[in-house]
Amino acid sequence: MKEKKNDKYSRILEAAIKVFADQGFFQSTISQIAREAEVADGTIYLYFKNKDDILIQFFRNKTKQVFERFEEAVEKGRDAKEKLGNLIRKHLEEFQNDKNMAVVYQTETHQINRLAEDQIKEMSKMYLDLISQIIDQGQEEGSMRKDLYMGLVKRFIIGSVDEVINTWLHANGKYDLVSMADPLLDLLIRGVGNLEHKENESPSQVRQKEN
Amino acid sequence: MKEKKNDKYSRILEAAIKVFADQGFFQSTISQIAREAEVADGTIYLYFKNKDDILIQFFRNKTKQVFERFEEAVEKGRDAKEKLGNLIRKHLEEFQNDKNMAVVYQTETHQINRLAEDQIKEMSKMYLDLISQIIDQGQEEGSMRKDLYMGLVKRFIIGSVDEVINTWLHANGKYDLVSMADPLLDLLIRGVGNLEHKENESPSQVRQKEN
DNA sequence: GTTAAATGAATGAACATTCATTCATAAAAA
DNA sequence: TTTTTATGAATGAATGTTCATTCATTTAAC
Repeated sequence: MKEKKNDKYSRILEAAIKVFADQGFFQSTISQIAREAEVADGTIYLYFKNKDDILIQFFRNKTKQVFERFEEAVEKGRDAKEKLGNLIRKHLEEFQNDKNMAVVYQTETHQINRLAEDQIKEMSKMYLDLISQIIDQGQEEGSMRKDLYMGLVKRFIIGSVDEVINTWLHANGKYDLVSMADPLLDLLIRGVGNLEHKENESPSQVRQKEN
Repeated sequence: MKEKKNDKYSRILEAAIKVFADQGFFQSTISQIAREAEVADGTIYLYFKNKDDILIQFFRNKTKQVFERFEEAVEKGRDAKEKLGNLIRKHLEEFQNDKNMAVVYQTETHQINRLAEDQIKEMSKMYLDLISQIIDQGQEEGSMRKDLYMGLVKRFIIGSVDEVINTWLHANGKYDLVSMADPLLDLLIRGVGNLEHKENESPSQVRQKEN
């Protein structure tokens, strides 16, 4: 009984996510979702208050679960670098394994007036706290710079992970997303700069090239 | 005569951007835009084919102009680091100076089925090419690492700039966005890692903590 | 047989777009 | 110069369509 009820709830939610991913939330209709879930239009209102509520439930249940798995992944790392790597790898993994979720997540979180504002804020805080912890540990270990502005570091990390996912989505998921994890981690840790380079050598070197 | 015509076109476009920024594209109505622009509903159709066309014109005219100014800013830098700094600073500057544009831009570019797909792709390419050039120059100068995967470096840079802007927008533009440019540039060049740190010291340090 | 779940046609509100009409200005005629 | 005619920008009420949501009825479960 409860099983079956839950089954229909999930079926509708999954169908909605697929339709939202394909068409965008506002262009999706209840009829389309009902057809995709193979239920009648009215049935949807037995499980969800209204259309907005479907999106809110998506963030409250589905996405939040995914984010909780990020915590587990981080815990398995020993030093800060390993933890950051685990976080990024898990993030890419989960999003690669559920492309519809990834599309809806990326789209809706980048809106300004977000329907699921509270849920999104909560998840965002979860993620930001994970990063804080990791950076703190890295600084204690000595593996990470002490002169970091934490607020910015968080954006720096989230932003680049997000963009890697977006690019993959816009390429229709045609390559392996998870393989980006290690090169990205390397960039985050070491940056694009060359250590051996001394600031004031460059202008003359450039001039040499012109000869 | 032509002045006046152009004036009304701009007035409608600006009004639309404001309404889109406040409510999102699909929740905005022609009537709201007309009211904001102080014209009749029908007048809008003398200047734009339909609602979608307003968004397309926004990207075709307004946003594209902004991106062209990025090129000028980059040219003014001498070495690669200066150029990357100029790009980021200009980007933050322009978006800070036109918050409505920033909101619409950030929102629409993160959609999957984008109404202004062609325009967005064109701008994206412009930006990516700028970054390529800068990195190439940095590698020639010796100021940037040679072992960089260019496709990823682009995401790394765009993504973190984007996220810094998004965070600022979600904080209602309550602080100075441009002041983020230099710290962000530093992170992109040097990363979060500590140079002095030797990889294999850390595990024992961590274990010590457990005692 | 009673209760709960599911259905899908019906409802009505919202909204993009159209178009007949107005009106200020410009060109032509006097 | 004054009067008449033509133009086309601007208007906003009317239209037609698209949905979200409801609810009377049917079907299934126990």
